[in-house]
Amino acid sequence: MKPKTAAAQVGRPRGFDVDEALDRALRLFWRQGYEGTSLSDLTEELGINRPSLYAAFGNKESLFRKALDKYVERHLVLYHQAFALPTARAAVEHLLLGLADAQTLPRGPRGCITVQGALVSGADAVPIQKELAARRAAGEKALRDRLEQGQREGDVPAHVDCADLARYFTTVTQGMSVQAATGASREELRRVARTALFAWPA
Amino acid sequence: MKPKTAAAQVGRPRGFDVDEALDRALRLFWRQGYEGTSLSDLTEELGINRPSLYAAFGNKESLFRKALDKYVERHLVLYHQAFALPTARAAVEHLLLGLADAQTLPRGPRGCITVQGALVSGADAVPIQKELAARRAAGEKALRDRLEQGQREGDVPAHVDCADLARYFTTVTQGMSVQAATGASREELRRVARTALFAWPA
DNA sequence: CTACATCTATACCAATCGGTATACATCCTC
DNA sequence: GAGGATGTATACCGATTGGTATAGATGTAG
Repeated sequence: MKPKTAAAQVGRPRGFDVDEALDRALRLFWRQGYEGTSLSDLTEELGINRPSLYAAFGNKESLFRKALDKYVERHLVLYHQAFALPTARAAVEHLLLGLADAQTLPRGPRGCITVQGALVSGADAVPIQKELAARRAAGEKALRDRLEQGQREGDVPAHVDCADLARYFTTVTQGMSVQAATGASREELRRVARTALFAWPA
Repeated sequence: MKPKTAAAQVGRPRGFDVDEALDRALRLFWRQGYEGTSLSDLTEELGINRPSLYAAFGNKESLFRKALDKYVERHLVLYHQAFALPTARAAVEHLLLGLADAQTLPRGPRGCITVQGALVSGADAVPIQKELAARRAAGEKALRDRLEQGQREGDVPAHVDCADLARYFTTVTQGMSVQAATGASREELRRVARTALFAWPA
């Protein structure tokens, strides 16, 4: 077995780091949304020209999806950390505070790209719009599963509707994304998260 | 003083209802966002052609602002209703449930246009983006004022930070707007609102 | 009916959109 | 070094963007 990528050893080597370029694309889409980011924006920000971009990532939509994958993959760590905590309540607390931090990174765009990316759009971006909606729904579903686990384990009251509770906390995190875009600070977002936790069922 | 518009009685009369056209524009911007709505979308939806649109409303940005004004004006009714209730708690409950309804109108776009319109954007739409952020902030400020009134009147505990509480409930309503875009039903949004109210300070 | 003011319709504008053909540069294999 | 594979750079593509000039249609005022 060859050391790294066995193929692609023939021909002129790529003049840029694909992973770093994808990171830059992610941040641009995150900050300006899918429709608000043009190919010219991208090539300028990535420091490469159009044909290189298309050869490496396919078209704009495909590039966005790759960047989104990277974003989601990073957030999975937080979700796994949170859901591994002993109680559902602790999981939600960890998740909300962690998201407050993630949405106010010092040198990162504000909010969550699944909200900012394309909440609504013209006809062209409908596939992206739906993709993001599906990702948001997946996050809500994962939280619901963890709440139901807590219910089975007895740390969530039996009378609670876990779908409703998951939707509530998901709504708060999504609202935090809007607040981040409006300019709310990390500490303000964390206070929102803590206030939201007061609604935890008795 | 002349009865109504003294001018504009000379020349060919306008062939469309300005107010109805503005309504249609509002719904389109609401559904597709500012950047996602093109002039061709608008002229097709309004049933008028470009020069008529420009003569009546100015450019795209100006049209959006006029539509936004109309939207906000309508929502003021709900805010006034809510804030006139005897307690701050009742005001918030009325507001949240009212917004749940407003964001799931049977034949209307989902969510709130101040969130869907342009949460993020490319460089062109930055003025609109800021305008919408300012409107959201204004709504939060109005709620904060009502909470502080409640505090003075004794129905909100003295230890409560009204700015924090207003930010929390505003965050919930904004999250509801994202949920509406994701496909949440009116009843689901109302349950979110009621769950959020459990965080009301003791 | 004439004169004039306003609105409407078509056709157009430069700029930008996402995407690509073509030519050239740069690397590895032999 | 020669051959071939790959990446990069420029320049371009048709379509669409927001916005407008121009000419014709339709009304009121006199």
